[in-house]
Amino acid sequence: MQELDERKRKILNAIIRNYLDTGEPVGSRTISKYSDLNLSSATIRNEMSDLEELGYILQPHTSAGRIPSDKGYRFYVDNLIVEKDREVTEMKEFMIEHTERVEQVLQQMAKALAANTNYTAMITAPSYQRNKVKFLQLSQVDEEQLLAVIVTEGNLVKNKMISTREALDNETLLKLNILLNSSLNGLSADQINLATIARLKEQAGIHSNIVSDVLDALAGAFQEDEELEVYTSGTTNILKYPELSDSQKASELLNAFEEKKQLVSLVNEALSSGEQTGIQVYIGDESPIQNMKDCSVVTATYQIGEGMQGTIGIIGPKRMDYENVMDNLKTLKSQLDLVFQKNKGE
Amino acid sequence: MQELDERKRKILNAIIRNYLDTGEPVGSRTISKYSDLNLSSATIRNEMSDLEELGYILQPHTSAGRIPSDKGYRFYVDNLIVEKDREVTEMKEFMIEHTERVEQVLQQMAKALAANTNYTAMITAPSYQRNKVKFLQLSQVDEEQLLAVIVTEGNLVKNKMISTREALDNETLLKLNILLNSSLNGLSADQINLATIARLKEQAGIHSNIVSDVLDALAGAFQEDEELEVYTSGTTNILKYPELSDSQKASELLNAFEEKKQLVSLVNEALSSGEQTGIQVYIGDESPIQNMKDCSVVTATYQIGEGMQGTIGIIGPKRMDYENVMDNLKTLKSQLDLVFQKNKGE
DNA sequence: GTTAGCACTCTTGAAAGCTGAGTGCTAACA
DNA sequence: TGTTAGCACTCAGCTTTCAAGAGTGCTAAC
Repeated sequence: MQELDERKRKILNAIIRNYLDTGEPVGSRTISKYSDLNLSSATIRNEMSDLEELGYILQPHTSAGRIPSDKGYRFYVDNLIVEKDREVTEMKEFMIEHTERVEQVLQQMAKALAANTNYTAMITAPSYQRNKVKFLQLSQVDEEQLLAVIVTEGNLVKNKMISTREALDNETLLKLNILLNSSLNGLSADQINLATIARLKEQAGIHSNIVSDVLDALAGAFQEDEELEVYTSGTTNILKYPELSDSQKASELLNAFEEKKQLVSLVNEALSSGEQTGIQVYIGDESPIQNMKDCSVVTATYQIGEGMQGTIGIIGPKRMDYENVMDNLKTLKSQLDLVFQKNKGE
Repeated sequence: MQELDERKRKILNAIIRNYLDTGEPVGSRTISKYSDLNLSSATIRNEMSDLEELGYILQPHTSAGRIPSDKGYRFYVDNLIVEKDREVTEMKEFMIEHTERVEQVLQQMAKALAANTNYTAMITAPSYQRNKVKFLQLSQVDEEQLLAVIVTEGNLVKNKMISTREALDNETLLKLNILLNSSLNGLSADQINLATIARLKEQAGIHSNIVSDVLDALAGAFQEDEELEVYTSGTTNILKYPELSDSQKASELLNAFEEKKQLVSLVNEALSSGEQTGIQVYIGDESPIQNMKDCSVVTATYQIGEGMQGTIGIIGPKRMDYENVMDNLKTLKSQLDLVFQKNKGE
């Protein structure tokens, strides 16, 4: 049995769509004229009264129109949006030649997304944790400094300086390089366990302390960035929506965007949520970030084979254009998959 | 001869200090009570009338108190601030152990600065342009990809992937590495001219196209980032100051912060301005960025020997606490000098 | 079940009035 | 001649009032 009959659904749909457009409470008369139901405003009023009782819409104050409640939005997102199977288009012009520079691609993407939707876009670099090491090299930069360079499957490059007590001779360096490469190649960060490390150290002999340093550096390189690598764009777009732009809320939100750490919880939530291929919608209080209780957040997860994945998110007012946003995310997601696929070098 | 006698200076000083505190126009009566001049409000009024005529202060509207004009601020900054010779203190707690990760140090610094001052802080990575190449290495990552790693004097590391048609054998690679290192070592980006390039290519023989690629990559690496490497923090602090927080202005400013490109002109201005060791103050219209005509910007330039330098900036309302800001910048500047000095490896 | 009509409520914006802070001017004072 | 007291005047900003408009709920008729 359905809680809402056909007519109620139509009316709810009309209310929400109208509210998405205008941001103003919508009255019975508007619906009566706007929709194709051919009902008088009085009838609509009765239905609206029912819908309110059921919790789908609410009145900001007596004798104002109605606005959708969180439950209303939820119903809309789940049931009323027509899935468009839009082909991958647009945004192609934003695709970049220099796919080597991951940060730039991502920043660019975020920008395009923000511009396209008029909301705030965020996008995280693919998680390195599960990414596999493909190439590793130690070089003597000067007397007291080694440089470790690590290249992973997706052609992501990390580097780290290591201070040493004294310079190593060429031969030792070569040996270490071979050792490291042969031992670590193909492993992901969370696959490098104590056993591997012990074996590695043993083989390194008197240079085991250097191996230690390298591993530390490696762990550090993988981890340190994890926090920072969130790209945002269009943060100021929220100022365009009166319901978010009062000093108090705007400030909190913008802060959350600046302190990218806060966004990480969003990402984690998205990554851990069951349906990994799909698109996640958080309405109001559903969001894992408290500051965003007046917003809606839509996230998508993109993948680069082998469990390496990142998150794209759009943050906007609750009355965001969910259809458009979800569409955009979907196409971007597939594009990202493509880019990294191609880049993966086959 | 001085335009302002002692008493006028004192009064102007009192007006400005008061206004910095409150942000409200300040009246004659306030000054009469507040200052140690022991003059009646009427006398102050006469003096204020003079000061207004001279252009140091102005009335937002008849029968409001006076506020400082840009000229007033300028006079204040140039003449009325007492230079404190504060020793390098505070902020030390913010100094970081992992000095290898430049971005993090800078980001951290910006954060500390913003927190300390309650304004917006920006800080740029040292300019790579004049930085000298110290170490350079090509590695074969897989069949079709070379990785170029470049380390500069300040131990800043850049890397770039280069696609090749086919893999190079070890010997060739070694030769190329030696060639590149011996040719480019000690040169800064703007010292690598056509002659150098021609010579290099000649020596590379049949692999001249790879040299081309490397040089392109090198130029790219130096340049591409130039745009991005501006770190900001406390952008939302501007919302704390009513004179900047109305939707229109706030939006423009925040945009400027997000589009870090705009900030580059600020940096360039600061770098090119004559007095390189000192601190630069731009009041209102003096700022090179149009959007910031309602703000003041204070910048400092830090150096890492050999002409390599970066910029720190604070952006706030015109009524910012110049003394505190300049102080902060001064200490930070010296700290940065220290950090990079130490890191330079001697 | 649907519609028309009506009384009622409540936001919003404009207009009007009041208040307080601050000024400029004049006249008295040292 | 410089300083002060006093007074009338101005004006931003707050508060109050008022009218208009939008929307609702209810009742009665279709």
